[in-house]
Amino acid sequence: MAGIHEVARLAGVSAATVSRALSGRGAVSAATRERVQAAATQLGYVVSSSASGLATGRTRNVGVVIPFLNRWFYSAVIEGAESALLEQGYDLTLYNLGGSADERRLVFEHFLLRKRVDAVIAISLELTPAEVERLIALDKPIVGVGGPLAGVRTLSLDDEQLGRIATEHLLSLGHTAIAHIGGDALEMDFHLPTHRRHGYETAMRAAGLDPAESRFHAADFTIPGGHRAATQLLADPTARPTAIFAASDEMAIGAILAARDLGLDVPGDVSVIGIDDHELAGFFGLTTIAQFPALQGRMAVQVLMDELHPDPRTSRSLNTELPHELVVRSSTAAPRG
Amino acid sequence: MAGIHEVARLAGVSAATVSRALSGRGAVSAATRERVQAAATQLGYVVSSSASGLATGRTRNVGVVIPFLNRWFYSAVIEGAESALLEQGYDLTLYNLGGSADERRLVFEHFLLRKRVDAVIAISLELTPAEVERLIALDKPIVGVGGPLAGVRTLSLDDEQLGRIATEHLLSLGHTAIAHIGGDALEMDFHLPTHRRHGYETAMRAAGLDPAESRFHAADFTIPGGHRAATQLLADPTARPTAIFAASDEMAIGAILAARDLGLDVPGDVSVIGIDDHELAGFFGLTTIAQFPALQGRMAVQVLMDELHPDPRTSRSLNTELPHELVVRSSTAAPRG
DNA sequence: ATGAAAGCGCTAACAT
DNA sequence: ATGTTAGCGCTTTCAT
Repeated sequence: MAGIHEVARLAGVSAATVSRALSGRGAVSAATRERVQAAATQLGYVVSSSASGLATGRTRNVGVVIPFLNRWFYSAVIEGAESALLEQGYDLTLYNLGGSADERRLVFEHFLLRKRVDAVIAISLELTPAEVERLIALDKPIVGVGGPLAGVRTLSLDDEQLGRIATEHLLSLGHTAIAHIGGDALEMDFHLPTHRRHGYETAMRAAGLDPAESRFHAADFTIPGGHRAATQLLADPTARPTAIFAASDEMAIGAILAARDLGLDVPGDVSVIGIDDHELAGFFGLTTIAQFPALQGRMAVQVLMDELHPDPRTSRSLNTELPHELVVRSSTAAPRG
Repeated sequence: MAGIHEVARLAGVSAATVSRALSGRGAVSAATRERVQAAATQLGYVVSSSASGLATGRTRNVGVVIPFLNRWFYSAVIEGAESALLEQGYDLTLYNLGGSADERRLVFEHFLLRKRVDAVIAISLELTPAEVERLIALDKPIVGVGGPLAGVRTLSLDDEQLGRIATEHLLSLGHTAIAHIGGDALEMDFHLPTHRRHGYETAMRAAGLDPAESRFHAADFTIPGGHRAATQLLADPTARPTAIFAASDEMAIGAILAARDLGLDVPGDVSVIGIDDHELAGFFGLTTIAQFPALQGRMAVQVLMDELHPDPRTSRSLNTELPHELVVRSSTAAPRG
């Protein structure tokens, strides 16, 4: 556990010069820099984050706040963010809001305030006004991914457009009896499911079709939830839709399994489309709209780095549109007959 | 961003007293403590982790090192650890080794060394000797979950026993043609799959049965991998096993889906048992051996806290056995007459 | 280009 | 029980 002074002694310079040589800040001759670097390597010296953080006010650590961890989407975003942060020399400290309300309060009133992080990435969060206030009071860069955070830079999908694209894909195949499995607006964060549903309804109406209430079913974004919802939608043979648009791939997979359980062929009897490009989408042959969560994590870090080390030449729009892509596999086809 | 001195002034005491009152270390009269706490709350004061860390050498932060993030098991362990750490006032900084070899090297040679963490939890890691050395050189408590980390406190399952229990469950139902889907020893960390396979073989031999090579198939612990392996095992009707023991639930689910694709009934034609109690196990009616990953995360934190604040009365065994539990659902039954 | 010295905000030993 | 004081290890003026 060598300190800066030992490196200085070994390199025959002062601690100040070691600091400059290693951080790249301040002028150091090439020869000195090399000697210092050699000494640091030899001693296995790594700067203490506490000492450096205290002296500079910068910690080289980013807080990532998420509503759950145990969902494919969130871990993929974190994976992308972690890897991008590592490249920039930053650590990632994780705050999971999935626990009790008490835990949640503590995160905002204590953990995020102790100057451990230089910035925070908030993923898919619906924050209370008090929480937003806390974040703003931090006076640190914040970027929101997928959430409608007022006044901070965000990355988001146009969820209404996604709903439209998915529905239009089914319409273009000739489907007219199209059902939708959406989210329970009360359960999910911010109105993402609502937006997707609006997109579905808009596309239906534009095609002269009625997005009937009976063709909608809410679920919880999981495979079992999608299975239950699809079973309801498909159970009545006289009113069976020929296609289902599910607001997430997990629900869409549940729908595929439900169809199979009912003896229906996908896509022969019923087409299914989801949103996500979940890691299992390929396995189930699921047509979907990919949303690249790992890339979202990387992009969030990029925006953050831009806030942390502003480049005056860069334009900095408040919201960045995230990419998506229709991926057609084998779960959608023209309706029979 | 109030500092300790402002709190001291408002409470009419010295900074040292504020520190004592807020940290609980050192004697402070009840009245003073209350005044200090009120002042701190009023000013929204939270101790700076850098300053406190520099002064004490303790950061109240734990590093968690994992091989991947994007798997159900790991995110569940992290979730448990995060919540337990939060309760103890600790942050969790995440190091994902899933990226490039370069990233991995950086984690051990740079990130973990900068004194940002008081301790590390290593989950399911097979470390190189050099990496272990780095960890030891940190001179900080380390606890390993599920990995064979020499010289550090670990939590582990008896994987051979798990393999035996799963196989014995199938044997007790009357199965004799039992296949096994295990891991690829080269791909997976430490010989967990090998241990489970040994347990299977031991149980088979104890029942006077031959665990034939043709009844084994390696896979990658995923649903698609299990599907492929099971398809191979079940495809030949003349040599079809009546039961499959998969070393993970995801592979077991793949096997159930493969059986369905082949027109086989589960458990009528083939019984399937896994290990994990994956979140989807209930949905698929999968019989399994539960291993409670979130609890594992919590237990790891408990062991760590015991290392950080040793209680002389506690016995401290080097390895703690993790709990498991056979959960019988509908994917296993006696073989057809 | 380099060194000396002050100070980042807190804690802990010592003194009272 | 509380205050005073000396660091913790680094960075950053300010000199030279």
